[in-house]
Amino acid sequence: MLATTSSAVQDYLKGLYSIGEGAGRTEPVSTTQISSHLRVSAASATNMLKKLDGMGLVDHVPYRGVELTDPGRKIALEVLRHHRLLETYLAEALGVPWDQVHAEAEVLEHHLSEELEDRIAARLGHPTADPHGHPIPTKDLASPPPPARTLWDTSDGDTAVVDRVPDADPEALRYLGELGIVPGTNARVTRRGPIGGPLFVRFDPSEVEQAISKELAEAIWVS
Amino acid sequence: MLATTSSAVQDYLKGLYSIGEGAGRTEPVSTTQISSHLRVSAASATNMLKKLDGMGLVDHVPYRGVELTDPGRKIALEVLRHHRLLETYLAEALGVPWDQVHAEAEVLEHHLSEELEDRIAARLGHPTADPHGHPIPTKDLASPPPPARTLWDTSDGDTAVVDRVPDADPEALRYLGELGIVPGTNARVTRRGPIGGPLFVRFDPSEVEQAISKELAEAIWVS
DNA sequence: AACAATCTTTAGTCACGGCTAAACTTCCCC
DNA sequence: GGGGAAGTTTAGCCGTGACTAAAGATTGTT
Repeated sequence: MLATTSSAVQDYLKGLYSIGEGAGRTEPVSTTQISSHLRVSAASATNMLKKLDGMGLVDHVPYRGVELTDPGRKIALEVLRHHRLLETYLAEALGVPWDQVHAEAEVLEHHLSEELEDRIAARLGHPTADPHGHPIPTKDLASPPPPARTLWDTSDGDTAVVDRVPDADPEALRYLGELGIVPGTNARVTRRGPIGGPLFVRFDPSEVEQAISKELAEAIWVS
Repeated sequence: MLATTSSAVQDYLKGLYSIGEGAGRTEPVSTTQISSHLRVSAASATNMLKKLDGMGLVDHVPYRGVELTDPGRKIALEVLRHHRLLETYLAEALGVPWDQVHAEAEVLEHHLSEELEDRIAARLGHPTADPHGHPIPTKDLASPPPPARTLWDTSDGDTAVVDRVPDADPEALRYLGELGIVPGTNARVTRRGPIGGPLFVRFDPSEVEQAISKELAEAIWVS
């Protein structure tokens, strides 16, 4: 199934899942959204979406956006499973820093055999989340639970547990790492600056108040 | 350097090395040889060889064959280093059977970053040979020593140590594995059948005489 | 030395997945 | 309800690396 699809097809399906259902959305994804996510032109995206529709992997209604079909979602989840297993494996078995595992996994995910996937999962004890807190789809490729709310969506005074941090930006990850902000960290929101200003948060165990930009706060999922 | 070349280019360079210098040959490789090694048409090979010549990676003289240049050889050796490090890592760290590591490495070799290459080499203690006995090019990409002679080239009564077994054929590898024939095994050639007939060999520690076909004996290197 | 067999290259095609430029929808605002 | 901005698709192109068919070079044999 996966083996019969190209890297490009896998990237589109994974991207559609990640910015659609995977982010808790229900509406279709637009051509512009997927094209800018994958950093290709809108025309290229249209082309590929038409092709994916023909393959039965998405439903694409011209001018109206695109949604994954069941087969398309399975492939997206399998690629995501590869990606997150690899991130976890690279971090645990080879000591790759958590800000670098994403880039490595991004390439290798397309070339991991079923056999190796199974061996890696077993070696890790079948983990359920990657180093950034993102859920690893299970072998049966059921849809993992969507995230609840972002750090930005909290109210002043709230206490929350960090669930997931963004995985793709090494600089942000190094910053978070220095602050000790990893999945599982407790956070207390103290106050926020004016319009779009930074959020001030106290993270355990440190008692120091940290300023988190709106962009970053919107990319950190909490519960 | 490696990162700027496609998988196809890497496969041609690796193939040229493997069937040329790497097998102890000195003459140029012919178009037919590389095309059948890579299982592409001769016309496709001509095309690619012309392109590689233009890139300065090979010297291709029409109708006369092709040889690696220094830059081309470096790339070939880097791919080979990736391949053999991966084979070794998959076998040791993930327990992949020795008849399967080649196929996995064949794909992953093109997608291994410098960073991961270094981490894997360090984790393995900088090994000098893969599970099949093939030398792993060092980080500086110096040409490893060519093999000496094959099992077929021995005389009756000779004693030899198995150095390298062929890596690509799972069936042959499972057969050799059952017989306990791995790099380092001592072999005593007892006799051989008529014209192209099988070779009869006793391998330590077993005292049983085994029949080895000419094809297989020519693919086993000894010293 | 000429011919046939074999090897190699040239010519032309295809699928893939990008691109730009231009045309067409949709949507929002007046 | 008309017009313009934003979004989307169509048309046509490019590079990569395969392919087949046909033409050209080389080599061995007589």
